[in-house]
Amino acid sequence: MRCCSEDAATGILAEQDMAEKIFDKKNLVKRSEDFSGWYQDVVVRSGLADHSPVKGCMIFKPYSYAIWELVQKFLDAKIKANGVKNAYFPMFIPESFLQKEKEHVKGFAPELAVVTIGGGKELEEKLVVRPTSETIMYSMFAQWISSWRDLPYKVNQWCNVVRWEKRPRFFIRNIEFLWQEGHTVHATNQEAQEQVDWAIEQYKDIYRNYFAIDGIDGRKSESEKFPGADATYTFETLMPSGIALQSATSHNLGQNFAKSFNIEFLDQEGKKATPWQTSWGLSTRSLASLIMVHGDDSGLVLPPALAPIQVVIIPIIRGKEGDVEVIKRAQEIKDNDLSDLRVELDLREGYSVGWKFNEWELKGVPLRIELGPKELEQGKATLTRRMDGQKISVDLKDLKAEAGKALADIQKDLLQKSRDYLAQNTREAKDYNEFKEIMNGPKGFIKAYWCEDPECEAKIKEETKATTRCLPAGQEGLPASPAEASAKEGREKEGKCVYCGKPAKYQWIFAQAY
RNA sequence: CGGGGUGUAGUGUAAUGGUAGCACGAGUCCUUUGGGAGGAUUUAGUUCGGGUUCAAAUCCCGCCACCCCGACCA
Repeated sequence: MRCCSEDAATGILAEQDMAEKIFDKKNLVKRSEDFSGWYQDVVVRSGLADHSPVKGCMIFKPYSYAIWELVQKFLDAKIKANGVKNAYFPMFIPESFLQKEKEHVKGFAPELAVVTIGGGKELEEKLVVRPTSETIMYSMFAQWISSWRDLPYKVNQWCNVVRWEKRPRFFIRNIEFLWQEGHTVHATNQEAQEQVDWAIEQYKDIYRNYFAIDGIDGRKSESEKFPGADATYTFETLMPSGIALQSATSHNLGQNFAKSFNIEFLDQEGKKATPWQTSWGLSTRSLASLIMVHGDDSGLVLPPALAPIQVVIIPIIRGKEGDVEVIKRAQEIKDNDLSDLRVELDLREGYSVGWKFNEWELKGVPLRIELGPKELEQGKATLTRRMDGQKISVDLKDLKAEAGKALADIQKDLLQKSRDYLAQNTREAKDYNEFKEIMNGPKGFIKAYWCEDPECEAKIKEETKATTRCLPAGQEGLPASPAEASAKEGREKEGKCVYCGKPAKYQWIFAQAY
């Protein structure tokens, strides 16, 4: 049975007061006061990750790796369902390979790690540690693809890549990170574009339905696109700091790499043709948005779909007769009623109940079940939602259904919360003054007309820190999602560039980016 | 990579040139356990490398790491 709304409301209030009091003891940096400090603190304190002895590298402790494994599980299924096969290519790439695509090498040269010595001997050709695998893969594609019958060719790999970033930040920017990179080769540009769109759709689905985070997808500007691509598509999410995070990308590589790497095939008419390529990726950076978007002053708040522990059962043990019964019952609940869920039963002795509550809150477990002698007498258990502290008293016989329902509700409510935040923090700037006011104030996403002159883009960045995030999908006849549909509504056919006042075709999304 | 800052026990802090201290944590034992329990007891530290000085956590130089700002970036 669900609490009536009044009780639920006071319950939430009481819970918040409690969180305030406990906060000092926890000594966690306050999210509301110092967002960046909170982020670093919560990542370490919740057991997600730690610094490594090597600057710029981070350690994914089991708790964050478990989340990544869940992301892998769900995304990998989607990738395979599309006919993409997993493979693994070497992490070392001959330096000359990167030189082959002019834009590509220009984009990645400053952040490469290079191996010059192997087996104690100076190497004849230096080896680059992959920053991304286009070049090594495509050198092989050139050998493997010769006929239209070989197309489309689709592979994906889950791996690590290295980019020598100067300013590391947990999950957001590390010199080594984990990701999946999908690479496909097609006979036509249209087919390649369909693959590019497909990838973005998968990422949107993963973010919305698993991460419970909404965002805006669209096309990158010329200056923001992937080096070597014809066009880059992105899914951009907004952090509570009002700063955007590029959360996944999908590139239409055109024929640029195919030409550089001599990938050719004979078409159905027996003529030599150059294929069209795509690449697309989602990295462990995604965990940063998961932490930032949902967390609060008490720690992490994980959505059920990606929580390594979905339910924690805390038996109230008092060192008296009756404990045995409580523990026995709690174990039964874990093994039988909730056997389909990821459940932790906290039987540790020597920790008070309050201590356990706080620890599991810090770790962001979505649902807590309290089971004590009082409840057991009445045949009930208390469920508590991490996201808002709402308590639900349920009959033990209904526990399986109620826990499942509560988790589904939490997943849904978190996404709604993210949607509301996105809607409230996507603002339209009619002129440059408005634009600057927003950037000096709440930040967030700004919709504004832009003439697509890179100079205006650069000036805006220089003066406000805001960069173009994307041209939202839907404006160029691409599939529209709810967020973009609302962006599209009320849009006049044309406008004037927010910076220079010249005619502008589209409203772009601007924001400061991580 | 440029500018600024920080670095003392596992963590947080004190000691401004003169005895390295406190709290939390961790270990052991006892009593507790419905929102971070109490007692007893044990434990551990000046980032690293140079220099100045009778004497350095403290002053100087350098390395490394971390944080903030900038450029770069998934």
